[in-house]
Amino acid sequence: MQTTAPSRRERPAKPALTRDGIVAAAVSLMRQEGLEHVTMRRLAAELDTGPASLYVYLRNTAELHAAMLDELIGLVGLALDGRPELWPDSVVELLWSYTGILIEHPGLARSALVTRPAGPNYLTLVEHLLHLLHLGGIPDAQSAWGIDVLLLFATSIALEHGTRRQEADVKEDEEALVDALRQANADTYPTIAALGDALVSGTPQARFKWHVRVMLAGMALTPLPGPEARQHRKDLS
Amino acid sequence: MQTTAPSRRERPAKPALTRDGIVAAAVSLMRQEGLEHVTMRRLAAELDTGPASLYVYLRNTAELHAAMLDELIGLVGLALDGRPELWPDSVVELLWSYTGILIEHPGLARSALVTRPAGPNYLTLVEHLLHLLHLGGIPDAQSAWGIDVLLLFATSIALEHGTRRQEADVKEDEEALVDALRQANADTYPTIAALGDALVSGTPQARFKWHVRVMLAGMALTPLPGPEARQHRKDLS
DNA sequence: ACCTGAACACCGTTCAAGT
DNA sequence: ACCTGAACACCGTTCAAGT
Repeated sequence: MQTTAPSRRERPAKPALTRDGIVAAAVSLMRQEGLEHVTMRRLAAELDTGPASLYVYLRNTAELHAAMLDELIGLVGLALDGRPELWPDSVVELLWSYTGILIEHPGLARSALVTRPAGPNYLTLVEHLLHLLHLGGIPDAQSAWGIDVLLLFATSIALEHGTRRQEADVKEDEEALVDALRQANADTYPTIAALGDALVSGTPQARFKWHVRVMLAGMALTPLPGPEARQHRKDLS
Repeated sequence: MQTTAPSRRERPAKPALTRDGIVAAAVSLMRQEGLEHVTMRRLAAELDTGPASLYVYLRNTAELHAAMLDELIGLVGLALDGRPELWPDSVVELLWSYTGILIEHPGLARSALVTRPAGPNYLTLVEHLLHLLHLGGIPDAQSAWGIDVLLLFATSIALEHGTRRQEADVKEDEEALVDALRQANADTYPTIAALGDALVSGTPQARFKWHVRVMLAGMALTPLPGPEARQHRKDLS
């Protein structure tokens, strides 16, 4: 009888820890149970180790989330549409699919707001967007500043929209605002009262599309301030 | 010797709990130690009681944060400038001071993104903004949809900017992105490489101001979609 | 080197029991 | 009614000690 390490066969061979393996396990756990269950402790348990082991590969939870997000971005289709004249629609589409990923995982949207993503897949997305703006004839300098709002908008819409959907109290919450707006005393809040339902009309998608078009239209025709305001961030406060 | 409840004099008379008192104590604790220390447990300890007591007045932490934010908004100066022709500057100023509050307390910005503020002071702010847009000749329907992006932008800039400032790893983080952008291989990311430093130029204020003007310009000239897209949110998905 | 058990210092929320 | 002690079910991160 051979005695070659039978203990190693009792379980389905615990794979060696690697950064990629950890991130993949995290994404898979998130798919099954939601990001709120992807804690360092839980993830470690899933990988059959203690929480401290993860810190060999990841500095903290923020770094884990950033890595997870970049992996998800890699899955979104970034194919450019063949018809350059439809560039505004392509921008809307690209941002909407990015938002879609984040809406499914609002916790990652929160991370993306706080820690700027800088993974390879995120850079590819930025590259595509800039390319589209360039096609659209938006001056390069204005694109450079404008890309920020577009991505910030996509991220925060996802955070807002996504977090709400999963919370139970949301309906009450939403209704509280709608009620507050409707009941707004016409003396105290005349403009709000005058606008009424217009403030809350429209589907999320219709609003999203309009908002992106607003930004594109504004970007195209708003020149940057003088060079003294354009100095590098580090030179000023 | 009188025996009128001497035990009540040993401490500086514990005040009765009220919702307003709790919120005021929370704001004061936040001023002293930052929002991250305003936990239900810690706040209860400050008020000389157990955590369960707070749940008599507040449903959860989200409700506490919303109440704290509305209190802070009440402190910002919302005086309208006398010169209506300067309305775009007034909008920038109003949003910038709102952002300022949130930058000091990024945790509240996060709450405001997730739970729409609906307090009286927030409504006053919205009223002022709508009034300015009306003065500026922006069609009412477009203001009604546009106000959302303006406030969302102000909130998310604060969240982004504020959270970063207080984190220690931020410099590395920021540099990681800047480096990633600069080192971006010109073959893989030609447009990013071509724009280079323009992507990260400018002070936060200069960028903020430009971004707001972009939105105002876009809002003024982008008509809403047809009425079928404007139905009330509840009627669709 | 690489890995990890155990500890440190906390959380939000609920509920049964008190006054 | 209003209030609360104690419990439930967790966290992220560090560090000394192991292999």
